[in-house]
Amino acid sequence: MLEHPRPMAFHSRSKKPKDGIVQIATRLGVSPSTVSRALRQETAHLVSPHRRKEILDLADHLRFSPNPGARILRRGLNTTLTVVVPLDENIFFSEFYGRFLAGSLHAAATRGWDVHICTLRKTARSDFREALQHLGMDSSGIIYFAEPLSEADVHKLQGYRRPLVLTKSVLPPDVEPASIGAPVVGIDNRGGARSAAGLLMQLGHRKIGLILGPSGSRDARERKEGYLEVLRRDGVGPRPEWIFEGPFNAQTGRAAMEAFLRAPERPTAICCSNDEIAFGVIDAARSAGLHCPNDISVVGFDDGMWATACRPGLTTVRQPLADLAERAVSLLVEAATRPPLPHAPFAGDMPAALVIRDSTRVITSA
Amino acid sequence: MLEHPRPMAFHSRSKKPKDGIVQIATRLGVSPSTVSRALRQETAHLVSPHRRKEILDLADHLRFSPNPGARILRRGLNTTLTVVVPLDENIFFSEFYGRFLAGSLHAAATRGWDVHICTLRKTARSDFREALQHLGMDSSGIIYFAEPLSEADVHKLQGYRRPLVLTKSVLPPDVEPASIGAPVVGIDNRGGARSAAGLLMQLGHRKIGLILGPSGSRDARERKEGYLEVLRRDGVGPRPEWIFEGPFNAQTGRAAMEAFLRAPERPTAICCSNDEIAFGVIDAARSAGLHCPNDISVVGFDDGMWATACRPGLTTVRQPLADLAERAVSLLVEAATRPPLPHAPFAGDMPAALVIRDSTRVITSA
DNA sequence: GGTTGCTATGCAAATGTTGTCATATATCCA
DNA sequence: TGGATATATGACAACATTTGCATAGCAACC
Repeated sequence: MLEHPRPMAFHSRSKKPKDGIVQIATRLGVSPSTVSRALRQETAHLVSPHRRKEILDLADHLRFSPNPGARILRRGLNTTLTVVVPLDENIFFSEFYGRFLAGSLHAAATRGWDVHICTLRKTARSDFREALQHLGMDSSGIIYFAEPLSEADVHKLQGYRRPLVLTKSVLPPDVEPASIGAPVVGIDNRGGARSAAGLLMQLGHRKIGLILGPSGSRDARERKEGYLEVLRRDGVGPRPEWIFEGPFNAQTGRAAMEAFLRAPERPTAICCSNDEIAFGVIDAARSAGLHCPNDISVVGFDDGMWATACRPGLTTVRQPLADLAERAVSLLVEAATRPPLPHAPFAGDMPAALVIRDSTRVITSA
Repeated sequence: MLEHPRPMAFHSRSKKPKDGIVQIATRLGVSPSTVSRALRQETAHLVSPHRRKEILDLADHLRFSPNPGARILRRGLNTTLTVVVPLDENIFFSEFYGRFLAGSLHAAATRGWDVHICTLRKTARSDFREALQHLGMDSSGIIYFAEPLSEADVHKLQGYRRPLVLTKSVLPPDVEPASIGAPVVGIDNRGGARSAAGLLMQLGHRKIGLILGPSGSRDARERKEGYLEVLRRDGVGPRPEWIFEGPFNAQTGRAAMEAFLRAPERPTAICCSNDEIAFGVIDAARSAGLHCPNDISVVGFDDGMWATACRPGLTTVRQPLADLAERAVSLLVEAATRPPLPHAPFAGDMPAALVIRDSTRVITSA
C-alpha cells in the first residue's frame, strides 16, 4: 500500500479550465464567494434565492463537489483519526479487534470525529516510523493496535511527529509502557488471569492445565504470569506436561486438550488464554466423551460474543475493550486538539472482570 | 455527530507565529522548500545531510506534523473513500457487514486508497443527502451500506454531488436499481434462495418451512421470492403456519422453531434467510430433542464464519461479500478518478452459490 | 434630503505545502 | 583555467476554498 503510486491529478491537463467553484462562478458571471456561500447550508441565507437556485442547478449539472483538501486547509484542522489494525481477512470477526474497532467508532462519533481504518503489514525493510507517518497523513493522529512492535520499532517511535496512542498489547513483553514517549492504554491481564485461576482453586481444583497464547505476545505473557502467581502461591504449580502454548485460536485448544488426554493423568480444570482456545478445548473434550463442566472445568479470556451464545456458557474474563477504545480515542483527541502536551505517561491498566457462567463447577468427588 | 461543533483552530490566536513548515524554516534561516524536501523520504536526498539533521531535529522538538489539508490540496486528490455502515455496537461481528468491510479495506489497500468508516443513524429530521454530503466531506466518495433508504431518500439522491456507490440491500424493495443515478452493487438473492429451496426439494422434502427476514428488507423480500418460486413451481406452496418473519438473528430462529413445533404438523426442512436464524433453529430443535439433520434439515444464507465451525456444519448460500466490496470500491475509485462518467447503470447481480454441508439430508422414511 | 440600516455581492487575503525554475557554489575533465 | 556537469538551496507560483471587509443598491425613517 505504501509503495503504490498515487494517481496524478493536476499533471495531466495542460492549460487551465479552472476547476471547481471558480468554474461555476465564471460560467454564471458571479464571484467565487457567492458560489461558496450558496453551496453551504450555513451561509446559504446570504445569497438571494434566485441566485442560489441558479448556482445549485449548475453545480448539480456539473456534478461538482468541493475539494476536500482545500476545505480542510482553510478550516485548519480535520477531525479524523486513524486506527491501525493488522492485515487479516477475519479482522472484524475477532472479538479482540472487532470490539475495539466498534468502540473506537463509537467514541469518535460522540466527539464528532471520523475514523479511518488502516491495515499495516510490517515488511522487513519498512521503517516503522515512516510507515506510520505515511498512514496518518490525512488524519490528526494514530491509534496503533496492529502487529506487535519490536524493541527497535519502539525505539524509533521516540521522535514520532504526530499524536499517537498505543495499546499495551503491541509492546514487547519486556518494555515498560511508561518508557515510551506516547500514551499507552492497556488491560490488566495479570489481574484477570489471577481471578480466573483463583476461581478454579476455590472450586477445589488442584490439577490445573494452562493453555497460553503465543510466546511472543505480551498479553499471553502477562496472563501466564497471573495464572502462575496464583498457582504457585497455593503450591500447586502445574506439571510441565499441563502447559501448552500456541496461537490464539480454537485449533490450539483442540491440540492442547488432545495432548492432555494422552498424558498419564489429565487436569480437572484448564485456564485458556482466550475464548477461542477454550472453545477448542471444550470441543475436543466432547469428542473424547468428556462433559464440560461435569468432567472438566474451562475458563476463557475475552468474554467475546460467543461466550454467552455457546453451550455451555463460558466462564471467562471480560476485557473492557470498548472502554479501552474510548480511552484511546479520548487521549488522542486531546493530544490532537492541544498539542503541547507533556510527555503523556502510561495511563494505567483497566480492570478485567471475571464472568462466571456454566463451564466451571466444583470438582467432582471422582 | 453532524451537529457537533468542530474545534476551532485558527480563530484563537491573534497575530501570527506562522505555523508549520514555515516556522521551522524561519527559525533555521532556510527556505520552506528546503524544509519540505528534508521532511519527506522521496525528496530527502536533495538536502545536505547536515541540514537535514538540523531540520529533523527541530521538527522533532516542535512535534511538528504536516498539515493534511495543505498536502491533499497541493497534490490535487486524496485517495480516501468513505464506507457508511449502520450504527450498531455489534456491526463488526455481523458476517454481513464485517465481511463487506474487510473486503473494502482489502480492495482499497490494493489500490493505495484509505478507508474511512462512518456510522450513520438516520434521524427523522435529517436530510439524507446533506448527511451524506457531510460524511463524505474529507474523502473522494462514498459507499453506502447502512440503514435502508426510503423512497424519498432515494429520490433526494438524484443530485448528489460526489461519487457514490450503493448496495442493493439498502434500496426499498420496489425500487429499480437501474433507476438511480448512482452505481448499485448487489447479490443475486433470488437465485441463491432458489438453489437453497431446490436442494431441499431434491432431497425429497415437501414440508418446507420458511423463516424470512424483516418485511421491510429488500434482501428478505428477494430471498422470499426465490424460495416461493421453487416451492410454487413444484406445487408445494408452504402452509401459512410454516412461514415466519423476524429480524435477522438467532432469536428469530428459535421463536420460529418453537412456533413450528406447536403447530399440528411440523415441517421436515426449513429455509432460513440467514445463518444466524438457522443457528437459532438448530438450537431450538436440539432443545426439543430433535436432531439436525436426521430429524430436520436446515439451510441458511450467508456462509459466514460460523457456518463451517458449528456442528452440524451448515448448508447455506455463500454471499460473495468480499467480491461485492471489491466491485463497489472499484466503481467508486473509477468514478473519483475520472469524474465525467455517464450515469452509471446497475452493474448486475453477483452470483450466490449454494454450499452443501451437514445440516441437510435426504428425508427419512418417517 | 440626509442619515441609517439592511441585503446581496465582490475583492482580496489567507490557509500550509510542494513542484518548477532559477541561482549560486562545488567538482571535474580537458 | 575555462567550460561543463552536479549539488544544494531559494524564490515563487500554484492548489480551491472561505471569510472579513468594503461597497453598491435600495428602502425606510425622521
